[in-house]
Amino acid sequence: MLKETIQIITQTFSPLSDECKKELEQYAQIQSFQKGHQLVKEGQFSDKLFFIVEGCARAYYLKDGKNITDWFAFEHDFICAINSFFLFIPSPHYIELLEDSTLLVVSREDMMTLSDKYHDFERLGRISTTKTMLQLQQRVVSLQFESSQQRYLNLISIYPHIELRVPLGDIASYLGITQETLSRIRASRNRI
Amino acid sequence: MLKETIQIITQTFSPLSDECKKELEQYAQIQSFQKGHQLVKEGQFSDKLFFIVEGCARAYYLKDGKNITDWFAFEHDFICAINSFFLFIPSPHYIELLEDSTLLVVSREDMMTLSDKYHDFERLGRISTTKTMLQLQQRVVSLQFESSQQRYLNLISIYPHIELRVPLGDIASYLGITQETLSRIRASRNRI
DNA sequence: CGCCGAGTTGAACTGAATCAAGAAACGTGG
DNA sequence: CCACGTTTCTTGATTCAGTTCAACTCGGCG
Repeated sequence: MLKETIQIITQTFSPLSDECKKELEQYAQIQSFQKGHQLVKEGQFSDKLFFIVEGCARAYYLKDGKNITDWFAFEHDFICAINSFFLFIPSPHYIELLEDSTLLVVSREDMMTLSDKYHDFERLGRISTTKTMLQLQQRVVSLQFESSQQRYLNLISIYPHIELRVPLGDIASYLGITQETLSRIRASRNRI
Repeated sequence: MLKETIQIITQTFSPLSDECKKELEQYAQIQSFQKGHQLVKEGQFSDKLFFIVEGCARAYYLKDGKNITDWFAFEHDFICAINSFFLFIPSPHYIELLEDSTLLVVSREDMMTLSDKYHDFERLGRISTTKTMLQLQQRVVSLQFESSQQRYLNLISIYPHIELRVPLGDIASYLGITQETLSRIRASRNRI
């Protein structure tokens, strides 16, 4: 499973030499957890990068006691406590599993070692970061001046099955709206 | 000026070997333009990355005839037509100079050559992309559930002098609000 | 069965948009 | 250096999308 997963990663992002792949196999681990498990809690220093083999997860933070989803990850997506991982600070985010999931886990330290040693791996990092940057840029555009309905339609065009896998309230906060508003948007769509 | 600028870049992001620096000097150019000059227009394929030596610029797009700022760049920031540059598609963005400016310009092709040849340069790319990703993530959080006043305060804490250099309407659309609302926020602050 | 979390619906409220008008600042040419 | 038009900014009145608060429905499950 580890080898297959690394294969998927290299195919999706950028190829790695056999040598580099072999070394990555040494460092990476496959782990499974149940739905509801918290991979990261607020305040922790998290130095782990997760790649979803099977299942899904979300990153969220608390604002005025409310639970705000910041990021979803499904099969073949990366997820990490972005601020903690890259800035070495306590995480403002929680990361929790929305389903029983299987993950590939690598530590920042091991990634740094691989990045130093292999130009290949550095490139994989650059390319996956670039993809994430482009996704975030799209989200900014969406949050800037689209109506909540447009943002919702956007999201389900990117993740058509998200409603079957993720609670309504989590989707709502990701879109920057309340659960009630999302429920009404959905209702008005079903009427058409 | 070229050498000094490259020096600034390596100090800000990640060091480069002398050899790599020398080759970058071959490819990069310093160019100056007047305020109002459009570096990129909507629909163009833009394969240039710009680094602001002196001056400032903004990226914007048109939505329903309205002008929406997506990105500001000041001294020592990068700016490019992000979608066109990374996805090889016609740019939805314009990029215009807000002041008379001096820029360092590199083409994507030359950057690819350097990335292939120098591990150093690949790393510089990864690190600068990571910084941009983190900035965008902060902006998403800001747009998701902060009030327009909080977003404004955020912005001026990051760029204290932005109001002296950038028209109000451009700042407003960057924050996802109208010019009128921003004017009122400012007025209410001055009253306190 | 009754509880519980997730989703829905309703009514009142509010922050920000819109529309409209005017004031201030800015640049350009006489 | 002033007069002019243009762009930028402010202020007011009205409207509207989305929030808030509260009650209710539904399906699952001990």
